[in-house]
Amino acid sequence: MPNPTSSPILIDKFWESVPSAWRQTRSQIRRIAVEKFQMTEEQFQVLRRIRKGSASVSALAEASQTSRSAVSKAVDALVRRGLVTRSQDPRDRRNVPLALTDEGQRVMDAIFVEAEAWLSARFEHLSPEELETLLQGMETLRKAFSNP
Amino acid sequence: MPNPTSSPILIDKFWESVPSAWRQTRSQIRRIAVEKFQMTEEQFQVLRRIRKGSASVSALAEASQTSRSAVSKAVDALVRRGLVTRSQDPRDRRNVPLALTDEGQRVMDAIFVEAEAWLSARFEHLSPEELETLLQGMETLRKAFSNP
DNA sequence: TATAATAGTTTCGTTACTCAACTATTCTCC
DNA sequence: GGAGAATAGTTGAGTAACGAAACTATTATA
Repeated sequence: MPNPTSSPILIDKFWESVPSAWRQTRSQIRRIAVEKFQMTEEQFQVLRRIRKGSASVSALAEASQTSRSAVSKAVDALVRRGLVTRSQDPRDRRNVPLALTDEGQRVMDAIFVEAEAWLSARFEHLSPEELETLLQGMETLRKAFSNP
Repeated sequence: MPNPTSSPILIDKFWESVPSAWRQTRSQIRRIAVEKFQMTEEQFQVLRRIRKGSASVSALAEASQTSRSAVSKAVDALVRRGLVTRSQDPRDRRNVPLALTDEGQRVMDAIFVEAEAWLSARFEHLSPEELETLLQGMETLRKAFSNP
């Protein structure tokens, strides 16, 4: 059952929190990834997801809610830099399974430590209760925006 | 006091929720604002904030966590389209107070109805408890990312 | 009064996309 | 088995969304 009365407040909170949080984070990832590892934020996201197990252009696009062509280009750059490999699926040759190289793994670990440190700093002055609230809120946000 | 144990999970949830939610929303705003009102998402955000009371380039940049140059360009486009006016502050002529024109107000109302409807649709299959969780989580997110 | 700080703009460049068209493969169903 | 529909991925062209640095104009400060 819809809950119309809460929507305007909720929507306002959404506008006031999500875009700003994301802009700041992306900007920081750019600083780390671009300056230290000559990599764009989009490429970082692709690496991150491959490490988590997503292993095709379509799966990455679906997970990141972006277009296949954007992912394809990011993957291409990563392959050219030797961080990701494309292989073949003998069962369906349309599929192009992706995997991190050792170098890709190493770079990813290094970036992730820095990104995690920065995000942790955002969260470290929150109380345990607030951290719990945030955790649950983000899970609900994910649910609300996961396509059925 | 920092709470290091919860961080990796929290950070993972952040990555899985915020970027995707924001990309979907921005993409939708683009569809509405660009196709129906010939306006970019950035311009929409500027209009939205002016309507809420932010009335200078610097205030807008601060509120949106973006650069003054980006805001300046968006404002310029809105002024050229007759949706926003620049005026003068006789007390400090460096300030350029901004305001919506009647047309700007009208366009903003129209866009907002559509944007709100789309966001509401995302939220409408959540339970009242989940809506509350989400509201509190977003407030905490805002707090975590508001610069001290 | 020098100079520091602030508000805003402009220029130039890069990143982050999107859309449409394309190839290559596999599925479907008659 | 063959014609089309569907799927995976790529490519090209174009635009939106930024950011850094240099600039003007104005006001504060020492």
